[in-house]
Amino acid sequence: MDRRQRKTREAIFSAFTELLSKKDFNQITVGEIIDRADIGRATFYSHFETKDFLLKEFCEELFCHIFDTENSVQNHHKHIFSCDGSGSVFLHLFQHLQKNDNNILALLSSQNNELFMRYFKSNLELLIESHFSLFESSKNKNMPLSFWKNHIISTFVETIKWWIDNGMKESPELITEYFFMVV
Amino acid sequence: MDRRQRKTREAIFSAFTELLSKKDFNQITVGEIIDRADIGRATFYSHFETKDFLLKEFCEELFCHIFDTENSVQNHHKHIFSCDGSGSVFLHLFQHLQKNDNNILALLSSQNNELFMRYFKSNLELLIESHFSLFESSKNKNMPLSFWKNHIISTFVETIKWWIDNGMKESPELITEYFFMVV
DNA sequence: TCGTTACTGAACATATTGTTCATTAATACT
DNA sequence: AGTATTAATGAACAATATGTTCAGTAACGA
Repeated sequence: MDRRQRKTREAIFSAFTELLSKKDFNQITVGEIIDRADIGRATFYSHFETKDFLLKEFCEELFCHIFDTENSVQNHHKHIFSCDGSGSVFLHLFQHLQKNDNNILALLSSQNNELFMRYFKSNLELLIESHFSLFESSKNKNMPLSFWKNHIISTFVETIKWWIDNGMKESPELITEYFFMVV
Repeated sequence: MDRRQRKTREAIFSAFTELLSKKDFNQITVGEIIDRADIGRATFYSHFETKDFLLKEFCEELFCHIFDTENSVQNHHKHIFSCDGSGSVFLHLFQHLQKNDNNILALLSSQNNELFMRYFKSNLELLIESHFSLFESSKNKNMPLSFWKNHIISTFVETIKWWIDNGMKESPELITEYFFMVV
């Protein structure tokens, strides 16, 4: 990839992230993005068909980053099958979120975007599906699997939202406890 | 209220409902609303400051309708304290939704709007709070009340969404069962 | 060095928003 | 029934946002 392209793309993503932390996606204009990224209007449109495509690609890169490291073999062994009894993929995700790389909290907080949520949930589903035992809970006996899956994912997302909206005062460990109390 | 005002307001609400069942709130323009409602542009703005205020008032009227009848004294006695064992406020809501008065399903389905969701959840909270016993569950002992409340409401909303997205093939009774299995 | 590719910036058509105002028509009140 | 009030109209308006076009310039890779 041409260095110029890369730089432009990064400038756009960076400007977009900053703006997302300040206001809702729908309130953000292309004009604001290119001003902040300091690029020409035509340049923006040569990279992204519309603002929605920008969000789409932004989500893809972001989740690729988060869920790939999360799902990699090392982390798999280190966190999911850890023997201290409290380790779990959920705890690890809560810990990751607390760091707030990439301003992901702004996107996850309840103000924000539906498309983003869909991406987040579908990535979460892929991640959780690789730990199939979760879906073989006794609770699963008398209800459709998709209902049960949806329930776990939604509860996880809502737990995150509650955590954020309440100032993230609790430790990731405590949040994980709360999560497992209701799931 | 002047009959002309009432008619205009109804025409706007009706056009808005039709459009909401076809596309996302953000995609709807004032132009489309006034075309479909067959009113002048200035008329629209004399009724609603912006499109967002329209949504706000629309939600208020809609939820007032649903939750008021739900929470009225008669229904209170009839459904919540019914003695057949299966009756509950949740079942009644699922039944109400199945009828799809006011195209509420389009609004609740996962495509749609955040503001709407906030209204729905906050009304739900008020309704559920009046049945305080729900919040005195044994599950509540070791976690914040607000977390528990949020969990019940979110699970209810996600159950509805799952139901809609899966074609509403299940009966309200069965959905209520699923709901109580995970809550 | 040279051919290719990306960025520029300015201009452009189009669409949407929200306002204004003089005119017309329906309504409420007595 | 007559009158004062209130609402709707539609056309025009400025302001803002979108997405496109294109010729010129600069950076890139080989």
